[in-house]
Amino acid sequence: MMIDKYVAEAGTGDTDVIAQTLSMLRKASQLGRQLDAYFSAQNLSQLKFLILVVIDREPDTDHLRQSEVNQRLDVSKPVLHRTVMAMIDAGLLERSEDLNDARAHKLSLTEAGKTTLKAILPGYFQVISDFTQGSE
Amino acid sequence: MMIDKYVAEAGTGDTDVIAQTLSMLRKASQLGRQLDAYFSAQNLSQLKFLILVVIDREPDTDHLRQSEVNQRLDVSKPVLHRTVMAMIDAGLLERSEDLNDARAHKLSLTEAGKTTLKAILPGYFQVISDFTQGSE
DNA sequence: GCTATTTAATTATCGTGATAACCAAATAGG
DNA sequence: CCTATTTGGTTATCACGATAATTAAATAGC
Repeated sequence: MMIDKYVAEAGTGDTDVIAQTLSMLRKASQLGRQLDAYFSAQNLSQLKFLILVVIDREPDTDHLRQSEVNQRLDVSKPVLHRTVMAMIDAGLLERSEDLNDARAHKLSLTEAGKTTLKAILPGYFQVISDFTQGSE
Repeated sequence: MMIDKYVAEAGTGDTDVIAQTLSMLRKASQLGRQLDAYFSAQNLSQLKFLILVVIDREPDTDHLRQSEVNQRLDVSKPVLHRTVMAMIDAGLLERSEDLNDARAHKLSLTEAGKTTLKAILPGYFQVISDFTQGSE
């Protein structure tokens, strides 16, 4: 984009840094779109993928409460709620009661969720790897 | 995020590149949010800002057709349409007839649009510059 | 010159992010 | 203990991105 042309006029001094940062922003947005495309071809999204990942990676247990997922993922509570619900409907996650807190639920991956996660990981890294190759 | 832990298991070889790219994605998304916050505090958005920029930067004229803005900006036609309408309502842009093509309109910045653009640029670069400083 | 295609803009609908406001359960503090 | 606050989850609403389909004007190709 042509924003770069303004940089020279900005007079903040660090014009190179700004130009680099803008270029970084553009690259990230391109890659983000490619990842979105990859995930949506599998009926997933970046967020759904990350939800599978954080629950799966949890060291000592196979489940997390929604609020714990929330702490790990930097997404708003309503969005997480909506997405978790969709994933339960899609059979990727299941909820069970939390005996220590009647308000909470425990979220865990179903077999389908585990299978999906395993299936999606290689392509995910491939997209990233191809992207960095492509834009040398 | 903890995706990085998967990288070592991926076995694609270029684990460093992937880790760097993931880190880049995270940074870009943080910066994007800071820019969104900056713009929304001025009743703008990244897209509205870019629309002002591309029309203002046009070398030989002070206006562009919507389709020309579209070619320059990598945003869908409906989103551009909606956003342009909002900017017209907000008094930042004005439309006039295109004598060469009855379907098209010419979009140009109002005085308020020009003022807004000038006012917003320094802070924009400041946000970027602060961000790159902050995350050394 | 008339039909066929392309192009500019628009509408309708959806996906996915956010905030604000809310309920119910849990916890804290007097 | 009993009220006050915090916390987990949910609902309602909005912002802003997308695609598909539509209309009307312009252009192309017989």
